[in-house]
Amino acid sequence: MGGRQRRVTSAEVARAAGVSAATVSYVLNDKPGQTIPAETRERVRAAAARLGYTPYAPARALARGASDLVLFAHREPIIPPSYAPYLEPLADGLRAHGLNLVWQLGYDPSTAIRHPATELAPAVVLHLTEPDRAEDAYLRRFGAPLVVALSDAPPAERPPVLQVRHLAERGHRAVAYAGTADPRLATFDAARRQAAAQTCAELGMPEPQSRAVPPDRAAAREAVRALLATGATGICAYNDETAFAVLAALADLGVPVPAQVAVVGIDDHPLAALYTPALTTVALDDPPTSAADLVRRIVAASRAEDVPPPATPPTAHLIPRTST
Amino acid sequence: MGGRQRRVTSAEVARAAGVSAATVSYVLNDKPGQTIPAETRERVRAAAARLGYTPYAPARALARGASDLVLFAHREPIIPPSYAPYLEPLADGLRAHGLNLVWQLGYDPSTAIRHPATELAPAVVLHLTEPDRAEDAYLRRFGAPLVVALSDAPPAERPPVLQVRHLAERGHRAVAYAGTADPRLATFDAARRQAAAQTCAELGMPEPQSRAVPPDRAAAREAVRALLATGATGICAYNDETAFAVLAALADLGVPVPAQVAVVGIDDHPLAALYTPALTTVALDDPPTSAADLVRRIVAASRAEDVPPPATPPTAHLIPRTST
DNA sequence: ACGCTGCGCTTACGCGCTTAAGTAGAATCA
DNA sequence: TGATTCTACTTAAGCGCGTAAGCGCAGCGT
Repeated sequence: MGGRQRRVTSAEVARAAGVSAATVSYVLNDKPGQTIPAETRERVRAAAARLGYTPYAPARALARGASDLVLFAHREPIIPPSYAPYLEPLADGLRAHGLNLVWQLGYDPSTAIRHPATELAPAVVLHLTEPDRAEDAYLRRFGAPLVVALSDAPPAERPPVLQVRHLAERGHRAVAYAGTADPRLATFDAARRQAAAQTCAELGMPEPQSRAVPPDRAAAREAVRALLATGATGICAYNDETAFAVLAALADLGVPVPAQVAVVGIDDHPLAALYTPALTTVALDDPPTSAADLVRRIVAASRAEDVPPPATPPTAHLIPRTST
Repeated sequence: MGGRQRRVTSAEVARAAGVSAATVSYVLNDKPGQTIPAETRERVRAAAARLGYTPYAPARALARGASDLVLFAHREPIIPPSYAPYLEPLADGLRAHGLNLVWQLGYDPSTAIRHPATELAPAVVLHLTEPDRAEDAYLRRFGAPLVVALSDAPPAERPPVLQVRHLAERGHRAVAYAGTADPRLATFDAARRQAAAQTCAELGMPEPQSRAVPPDRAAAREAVRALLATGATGICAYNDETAFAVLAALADLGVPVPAQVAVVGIDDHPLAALYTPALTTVALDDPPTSAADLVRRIVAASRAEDVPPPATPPTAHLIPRTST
């Protein structure tokens, strides 16, 4: 553990292989337009391997004028578990284009702006959502194009449609909306609430009442009690985590699920099937495709090309379980 | 969105301030041992601010021979939620020492080793657990000292003690251990299982039977059924997520909790209190202290000093809820 | 025999920054 | 007054790499 290694430079590899540093660079980067016989290439590669040579990132970036880093900046210290399936395809896809995904988690734009991650010169900065003022100022400091993963009008507007339709099919005539209490998700929350309301209108159902349901058992109980007082028999939750709070509240209130009230979440959280009752939820489809689209946009940005808008948002499907 | 910025260099700042690039460097880095009057300093700083100058990381790293990056490499694409409270103090503490925390998530040592994150030259590489062979080979490629956040004998060995004692206090005379089915957690799983077994022995209870309980409802049912067949009335789970699977299985088997069987988890997962029944769990204490210790070790490593061993592991306390 | 082309390299420069080693001028001291 | 010390800077040399330009040589055509 520990102990800084002495750097092996390309000059040492060159000496070992009996060529110049330029040749080493040409060989190891497979530069097109160079005529270097296989025998020499082999010699260089062998020397590099033998000495354990790894190009020194800063020097390479300095010479090239561009790095191969993609920085995913995220305000929360952890990543929402529902994004996990997107991340591996994203990292793999970027690697296929010679880009490396790196994260900055839990950044606070207000304090971090005075101490930017100066030793990082990403080719592209990635942000999950459209940044606000302070975030934008911070993210710009990296001096790289900014790519927003989720579009302004998030695909999130479709899942509520499926939630409401599903409840209607099950015979519910009055649904309520359980929103998230997290202010950072306010825009998404509003979009989903409105999508649910619109679908109710289309189906000739009364406008859904809504309440924020915090992830706290006692507070959730009050919020859900208020929701039920409106006569709702079906509850659409902002996401599965909110739905868990709703289910906890219903259990505390002694309301049988789904006999008396039905609950639908969004996300297909890993624990959704393990909850009792198992949570009916809406899963977003086709993460690999979305990841591929994101990769495409990031690669374009890294080449200073125009960043295309996100491709058609992923579709969603409902997973019926026992909570409805 | 998009559009690569033209870099503002220190030379431009120098020209604008009417000094040389060296002076700019001295001023902006507050180099001790330089005699530069306040007036000149002001001029330089003003010019830098006006032009929006940010030092170009690779050039700085190249000149200095060291970067200010700490790379936290993690095999999973997401960070266990229970570590969230550690992360902000960690990042803040490092920043106070001029170090920047950056993550590489979901790395696969077997494939990534062929494409290391070459544009990254961290001062220190951080890994949550003691790396295995492949991981170690990969992590070494960064050419930086490696710091392991969790010690070989993880603090994880204490929580099971609390689990078993709690169950014993509640009158349970036969407990079982529900392990994780995740092979990557095998070493932790073994440590916890053994700690539980030892505590049982100390309390004069029979050795706990154990089974891996996967996060799949049907499979969990079979595993838990087997566990119950041994006559156990209390179940210690590897962590809360495993405990959720156990609770789901018990619900499916129609076994009342806690009337007939009690369950204890570890981690105080955000959803532990929202599950029905609310999950009794063991929470690790004192994350800020641990983070401070980790910061100390990382800073030492970045200075190529010897890395001190982790300080005394955090202690834990039990949070009684309704599942016991 | 002479120029020409293509091969297989090498030389040399620059990327933006830090920093050791100056240096010109003013202030201080013997 | 000349020698010395400070002040307030500047000059210049890299850090390790990529890459444009160049160069000697062999082979070819005429």
